[in-house]
Amino acid sequence: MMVSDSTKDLPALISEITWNFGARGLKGECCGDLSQPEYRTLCLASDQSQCSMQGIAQNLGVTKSGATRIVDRLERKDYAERKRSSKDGRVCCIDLTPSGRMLIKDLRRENENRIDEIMSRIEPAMQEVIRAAFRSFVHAFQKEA
Amino acid sequence: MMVSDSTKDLPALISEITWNFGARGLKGECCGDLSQPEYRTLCLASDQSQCSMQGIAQNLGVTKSGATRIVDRLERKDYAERKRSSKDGRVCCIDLTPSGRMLIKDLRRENENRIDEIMSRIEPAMQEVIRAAFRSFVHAFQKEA
DNA sequence: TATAATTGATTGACGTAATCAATCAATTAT
DNA sequence: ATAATTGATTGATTACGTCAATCAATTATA
Repeated sequence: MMVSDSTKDLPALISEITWNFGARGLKGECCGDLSQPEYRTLCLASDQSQCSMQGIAQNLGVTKSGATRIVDRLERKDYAERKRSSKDGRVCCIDLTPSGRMLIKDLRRENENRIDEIMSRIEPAMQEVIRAAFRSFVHAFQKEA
Repeated sequence: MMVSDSTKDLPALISEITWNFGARGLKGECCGDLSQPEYRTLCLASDQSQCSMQGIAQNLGVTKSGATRIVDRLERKDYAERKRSSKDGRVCCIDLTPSGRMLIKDLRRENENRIDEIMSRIEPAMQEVIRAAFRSFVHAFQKEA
């Protein structure tokens, strides 16, 4: 997609980023054999100690059944497993399996490498600017009610 | 998803952007009744005068049949139509219908408004920095062989 | 304390979307 | 003229998400 050098093309730039780092990833290899929701879920479960279905659903913005399906697939691929919460027998805690832990670690590193590689083609001063800018932007839209 | 304030979290920031402006869009309303591939295809057809199936496939990184299906859906929704190229009877040119033109214009404006709204919560100096940063970043990864 | 209401998770039926492989059709090469 | 190539489409299959209904555990209530 064409990206002009105008100053009013933020939407187009964001669209580029979204497309190239999103669902299919740069060259379709962003997530190994995971879909983006699966990747995000695995990250979430990896970052939280008690990760419920509802939590996943809310965080990803899908329905409860959507979350169930995602975890089904992760379980089928042996990257995650359901456990029953000891505090409340209704909730199930999603935990990574060892191979899930390994995968997420690898994917995160891969991702980092890819981005580092891109950043390496930018002059150091600008790199820092970019980091700050992304932080500021994400921070701003996360504040959106 | 949590975003720390560390300086090494560009991947996480990009993931945030990707997720929130991607497939499902911010609150699922990014694309009206269009999926993201449909939206992107419509933009492409709107920007080019002679837009072939292959062109769409390449630009979106899907297969030829994938492109065919996308255009099928756009045609069914009466946003685009196929025409036969006069230069080569095999290629078909995808063109917007009037209602497609209208839609894309509206969606682009909506998108702009949303982003403007987000930007408005950032101090003006930083806004310009953000624009420059996004441009630089996108430019860098588009150079990736 | 038995029973009703609530809450977390799952399932069935369905619609959308993409892929691969095979096919059709127009054009170019021999 | 006929074969090979190239652009596009179709059929079969798979993946993914939704809604509505259901199951199961926990809380509330009478």
